[in-house]
Amino acid sequence: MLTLATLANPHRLRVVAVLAGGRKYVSQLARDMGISRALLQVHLKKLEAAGLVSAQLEISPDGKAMKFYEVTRFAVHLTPESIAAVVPEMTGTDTARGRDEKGTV
Amino acid sequence: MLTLATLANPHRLRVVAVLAGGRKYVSQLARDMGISRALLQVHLKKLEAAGLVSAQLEISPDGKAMKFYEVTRFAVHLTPESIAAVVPEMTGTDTARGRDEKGTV
DNA sequence: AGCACATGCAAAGAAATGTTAGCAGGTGCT
DNA sequence: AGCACCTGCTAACATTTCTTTGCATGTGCT
Repeated sequence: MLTLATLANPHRLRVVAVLAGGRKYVSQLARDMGISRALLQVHLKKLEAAGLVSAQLEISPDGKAMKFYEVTRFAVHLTPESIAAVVPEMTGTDTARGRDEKGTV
Repeated sequence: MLTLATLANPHRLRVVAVLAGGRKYVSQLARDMGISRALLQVHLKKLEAAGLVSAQLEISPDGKAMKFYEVTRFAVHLTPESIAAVVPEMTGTDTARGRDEKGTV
């Protein structure tokens, strides 16, 4: 769910696409994509929560704090069977709402 | 987008999982899943629009009209690369909003 | 001090999605 | 006729998701 819901958004899909070409810090990425930094930040947070990207905070030579993001090497295979295999597991107790099947489905 | 957004929903994921076990008609499926027929119908429509399921309207021996649904044999592979390959294509003109990358990404 | 650049967060409004309730139609059986 | 099934639709409401706006922090340079 988490992985799918996260990728089911044009902005986030683009972020992944751009980061696939190399790491970038958020302000830079925002300019490249032509969207506001605030908006990008929200999406980056979701991508990170889903484990699709990761970040490192670095200090540039001139002292600026810059947060670099890069894509995770994920691979999700979606087929009726793979879904059928995972869905039953997210039925009960605490697994019903808000789950992450990343790497499985 | 369409495929991902469609699968990014617990109900629809369950529908796919259940139908992976064989075709079913909607009232039956609704009972099996424990959700209202109206709700199921909406989700089935989206799944069908995304090409993930297909339907056949059949008349039972006793004259009842029954709509059977079955899953499509789809296979979507999600990786940073596959996404990077498709995203650029949905940038311009009419492709920006509401696209379907099924079978590609 | 004032400007340019970097990050981070949250409230509020806008838009998209999901869900329910209620209606319509049809067949066959008692 | 009345009941038990089947399908299909839509208007209204509820909820979630997205986006903007505005403010906070910090650094270095002129």
